[in-house]
Amino acid sequence: MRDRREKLERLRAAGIDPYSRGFRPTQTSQAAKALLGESERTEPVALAGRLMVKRLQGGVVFADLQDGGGRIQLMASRDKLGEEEFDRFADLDPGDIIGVTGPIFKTRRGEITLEVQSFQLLTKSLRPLPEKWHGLKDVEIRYRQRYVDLIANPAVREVFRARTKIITAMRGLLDERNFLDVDTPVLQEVPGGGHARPFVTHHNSLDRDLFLRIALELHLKRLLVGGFERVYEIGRVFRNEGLSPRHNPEFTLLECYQAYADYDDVMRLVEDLMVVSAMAAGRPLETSYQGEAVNLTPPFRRERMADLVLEHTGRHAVGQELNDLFEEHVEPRLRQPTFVIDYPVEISPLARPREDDPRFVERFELIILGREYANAFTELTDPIDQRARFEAQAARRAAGDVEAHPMDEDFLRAVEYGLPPCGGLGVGIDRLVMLLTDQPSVRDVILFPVMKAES
RNA sequence: GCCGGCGUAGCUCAGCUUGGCAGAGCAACGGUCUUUUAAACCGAUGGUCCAGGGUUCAAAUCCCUGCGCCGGCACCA
Repeated sequence: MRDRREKLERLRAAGIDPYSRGFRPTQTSQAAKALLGESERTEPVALAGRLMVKRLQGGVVFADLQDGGGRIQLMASRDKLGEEEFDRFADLDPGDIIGVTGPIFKTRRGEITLEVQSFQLLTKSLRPLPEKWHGLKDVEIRYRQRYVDLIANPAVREVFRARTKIITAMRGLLDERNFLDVDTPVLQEVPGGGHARPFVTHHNSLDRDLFLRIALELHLKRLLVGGFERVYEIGRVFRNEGLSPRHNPEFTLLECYQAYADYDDVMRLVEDLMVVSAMAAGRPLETSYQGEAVNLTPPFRRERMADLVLEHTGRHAVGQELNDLFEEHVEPRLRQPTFVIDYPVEISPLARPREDDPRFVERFELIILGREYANAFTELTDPIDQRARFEAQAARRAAGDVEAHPMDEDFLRAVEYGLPPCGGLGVGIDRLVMLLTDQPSVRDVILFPVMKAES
């Protein structure tokens, strides 16, 4: 660093602006490489990017330029550039951002290369890059200083490109089916729609505590009351819980609600979403995650929770006990995509009861490799029942369950105006991206994961 | 929150078992080399061994405490 600071001052003294501007690349490195085709040499092109490695060979310097799309080799020779410019090029450091102009050709070894006719230092880098051969492995630096990770490990960029493609594909499918993409409040008076502890914050001029949302559900359903028949939101939610390879306190949730649909319709929607997501990520449906084979080809298996628990434990159970048995004995063993249907009403305060057996609700979760990827139900539309459910939750809260669903009078008022029959869905985007990009930790699919204060 | 592992140069890592001058490769620095590309050659550099305390003639190494990272448990998606 000290060396580079001195170099910076030398450059300034020589009249060179180490943070210059005005250079316009004419294309990306990828496009420039494609330009060559079968010809020997192209017209000069202008490229800009970060200098990665430098190989000096006497009167010739080879270097790799990395831009948003990839890398291309540069070659600068003393003969072509002249003594002064050549020395100045050779003096560049890995990490510097430069603009270069020159024709594309192929070296003796067959590497497509830009022959530097002129170049401009755009941004001087003061910090050394991680080593070129071993790269950057220290996960603490990779997560805390993602910018370095993205420079040093181009494969990481592909994970995040895939993430965006997956989200774009999901939006595309929902848009195509006339779902309206909406924004609902992040700061809420009543953090409902899920089973989790919220973050608390404070509004100064209102002098009132507010909560960061833990789910999107209650506001989206209010919009169905308002007459939007299909809505969705892909947004950040916040849950005040521990960290793990599968948990980040803020994560991205897709929720969508469709009037006049039920959970069978939603299962088909989930299958379609999985297919377009896998395609967007460039994964075949018969794929694998961390070495374990997974077949994402619909239709997915559908099983009642009570049947699965009976099959795996030999026990007939209902209510909380059924769910506990399911989570302990069944869920880890469900490896291929499975819709687990018909959850106990006690743990589903927002879902519609089955008409043939009101101890259960029309709810499903999609389980793959023992993990939950989607949670959905036919929504409860009866305001009297909804109030009773909230009151049951309030009783649990009074008994010490801090995650029990809070009473939400405004939501009840909305449902009293009339919520159309509907199906709703929630999908944890981060975990889906983990699956489809084969990443082991949620931190590998969140650009800036939550970390403790740097020591 | 609990349990376990880890923390050494800018990066990747040895050294710790069994205490005895702080090590290697790459990067950076000086020089050589005009088509190289898994790291050319020669030379000289480079350290709060995570932090603090303790044991000892002597601590990167042994002990204690704290911080951070990773994994597991708990909580949850």
